[in-house]
Amino acid sequence: MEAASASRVSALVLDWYRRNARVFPWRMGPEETRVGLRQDPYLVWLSEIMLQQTTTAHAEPYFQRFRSRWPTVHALGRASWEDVSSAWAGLGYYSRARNLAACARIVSEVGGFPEDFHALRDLPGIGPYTAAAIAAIAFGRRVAPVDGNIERVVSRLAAIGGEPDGPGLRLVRRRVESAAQSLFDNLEEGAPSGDLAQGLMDLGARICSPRRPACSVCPVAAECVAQAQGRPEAYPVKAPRSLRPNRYGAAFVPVRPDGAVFVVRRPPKGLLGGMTMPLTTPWGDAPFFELPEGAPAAAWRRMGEVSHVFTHFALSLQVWRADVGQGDVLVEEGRWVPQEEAIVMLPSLGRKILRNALSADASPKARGSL
DNA sequence: AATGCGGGGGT
DNA sequence: ACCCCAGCATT
Repeated sequence: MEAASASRVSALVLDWYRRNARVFPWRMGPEETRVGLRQDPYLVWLSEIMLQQTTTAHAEPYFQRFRSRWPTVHALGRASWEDVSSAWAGLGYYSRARNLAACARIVSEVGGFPEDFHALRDLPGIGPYTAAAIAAIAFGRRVAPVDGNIERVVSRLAAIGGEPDGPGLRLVRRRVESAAQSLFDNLEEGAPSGDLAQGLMDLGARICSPRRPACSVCPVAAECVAQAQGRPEAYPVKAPRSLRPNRYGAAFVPVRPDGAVFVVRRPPKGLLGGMTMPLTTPWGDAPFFELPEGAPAAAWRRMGEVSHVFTHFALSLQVWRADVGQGDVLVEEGRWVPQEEAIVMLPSLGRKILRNALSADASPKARGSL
């Protein structure tokens, strides 16, 4: 983007943001940044990790709980994986929780967050976007954090990637990043970099939306090439999406007379890595109806079926329950947990399984076919 | 450069 | 049914 245009856009977005900023618990308002205040890097980091591919509404209650339970990076650095994974359960992308804990330990050890983009980028769970966001918002560095919002805003402003038979996605992405960076390079002297970043994100979230952008009320519509073309929704260009296959499996929920349920810890990497879950079979490509091989010896009753959609496949699980004796041992690795504790520490799929297994009316009728 | 990785809400 | 969301790590 040309310097003159970039300079106008930066100023307009900043002005718009000062009157229209969204309010979030992790954010410092524009009236505060105006007098030179900056948000706590720990809270910026914590929120940015939670917000990776996650809506603000979904992340917000998690952020509040983490902040009150672990007010500093040092407190979080001392937390057990048991506690962190339980607090993260339901938020998804659980490698984030593992990296969060690892990053907190490192940062606590060295005494605080580095202020440099590259040093931030080298920490676990912090990629180019998050490093730039922390550098800009917490430390005032003039580096562009190109998230989905800013990619959309900038690609429309400069009409990058719209031409049919144009450059590949890789090059398009580089052009978008370059244009975004030019907005920060041409930001007025002394203006808060973090406010420009958050202003561009708010603009993308509230005005420059994916489907029906509200160009009539957009503060930078006059600078927007896509708007001039009359087809803002044509940007940004997206890679074609692959289809989502169905997979099938079974889950086993042993229940003790005292009401405790049996759960296991999943392997540290991969799907739901490191999370507590009910026992399940591996999943396969075809549905089945009988009790699968590998179920621990017990009097299993088939309850219902739960469905869950992951990023790259859809899963449906038959749920089996067995009411076992108080002293029975099922498999070596695993433990008994009271139902009400289990339900909060499990990821969403685990909660669905548990709810189904424990539902009062799960009975013969729930044994329907697939 | 492609793939794996959650979950929920909007349309 | 499809889209998208303050993306990152691994291959």
